[in-house]
Amino acid sequence: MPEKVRVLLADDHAVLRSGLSLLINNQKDFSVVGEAPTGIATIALSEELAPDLLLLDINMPKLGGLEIITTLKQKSPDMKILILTMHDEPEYLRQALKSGASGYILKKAADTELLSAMRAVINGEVYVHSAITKSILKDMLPEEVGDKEKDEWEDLSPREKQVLRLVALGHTRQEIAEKIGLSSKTVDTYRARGMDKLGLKTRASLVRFALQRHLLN
Amino acid sequence: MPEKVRVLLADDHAVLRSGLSLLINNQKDFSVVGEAPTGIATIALSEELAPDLLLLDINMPKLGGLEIITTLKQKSPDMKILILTMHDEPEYLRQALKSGASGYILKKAADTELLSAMRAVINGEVYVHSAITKSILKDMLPEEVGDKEKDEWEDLSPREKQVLRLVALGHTRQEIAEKIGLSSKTVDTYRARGMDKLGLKTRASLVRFALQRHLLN
DNA sequence: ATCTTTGTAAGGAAATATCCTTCATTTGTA
DNA sequence: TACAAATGAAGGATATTTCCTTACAAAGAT
Repeated sequence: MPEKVRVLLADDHAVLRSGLSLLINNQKDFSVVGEAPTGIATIALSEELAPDLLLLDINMPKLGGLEIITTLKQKSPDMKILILTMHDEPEYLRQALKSGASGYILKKAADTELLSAMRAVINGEVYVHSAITKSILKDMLPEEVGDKEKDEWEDLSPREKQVLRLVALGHTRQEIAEKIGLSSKTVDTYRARGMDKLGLKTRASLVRFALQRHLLN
Repeated sequence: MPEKVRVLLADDHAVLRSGLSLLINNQKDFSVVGEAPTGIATIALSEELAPDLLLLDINMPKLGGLEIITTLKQKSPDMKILILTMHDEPEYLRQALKSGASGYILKKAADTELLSAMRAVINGEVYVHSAITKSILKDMLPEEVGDKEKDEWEDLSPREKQVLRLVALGHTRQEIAEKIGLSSKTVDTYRARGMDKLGLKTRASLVRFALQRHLLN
């Protein structure tokens, strides 16, 4: 049989490490080669043991997870990193992947899920727990969130929407006037009315508003 | 046994409809109650047959898919809609979900996947094909795409990046000056230098640039 | 039948932004 | 060491935007 995948566990909870260790060593294709309780230990052991896969909890004391990933990837670029965490916030995911992690799975996941995530990552795939995928998708779903505020936008007249969108995209009143074939004074008016309806005072706050609602693009 | 889930197939390819029909009728929990080759037929049959689930291809001639979803959801709000399409572009996904679809699966998916997507949607979940989930995630991954042009941005000095980003977010030079603690004249300078390096002349083109590269947020 | 919203447009003062140039340090690099 | 790039800043003329107000016709709502 081929050599087993060498795994390093990094988590500050000893109990969890033991449990995972048992689970993983029980597989025919994995073996735990080390355990690290802190960020510093994780970096040290990664270099010492050169594991194929690191199971990393990003809530360890000292040198919190996110910055650590960058460091680890620099020192051990071939080691795959699978984040194992309680946080199902898309922002963590984003940053983790951006920093170089190859997978992101939640602690509430089932054993079998963890194992298939580990296998996926080892095979060069990017694995993301479905629960968090869903929370990313949520941005795309109707209703669910942001009702009263979405209505605010829908309360605008077509012209107001059109003009505000162009303003948010960085166009000047004159560019807009040309683009939609009206006087720039008229553009002024729509802009002012729209901003007023939305309760916004600055262009920056309008841009924030538009980005949140995916009105650009 | 409970009643079967009543399915309406909407796709302009007769062959595909036949194939799907066979596959679906072969399941113990589904039965195809109708087939529609056009958007108009889809609307008519949805009202007439009141199916539980609509399998919809968004490339049908006449009344193309996306607008049709809104109409369907208005007339038959309880009917679930699963989009079945060739297009794995995130933008289609976004619009489809926004319009009221409950799922999005690609034609290249395996039979079993289609069926589990159908079951998920019927159970009130939102199903999205993993291939397209990946292409959404791609935005979050490092490197991969956009090399030569990303370099353009990376050629900027830190200050230039910082200022241009804030400009793209709609801030005025003065807001920026305060925010980063420099004179607004200095902000002017960085803005001008940065724009010059990127070969951009207008704020709108800067915003376009930034949006494409996901520099905002 | 009246009130509100929408579309369109303008005047004019005050605030801002833009453009182009120049300059002095500091730091990195050939 | 010398040259290039980055940082920080300013002057000043001109161009634009912003703000506030006013106006009027058509459409929709009450």
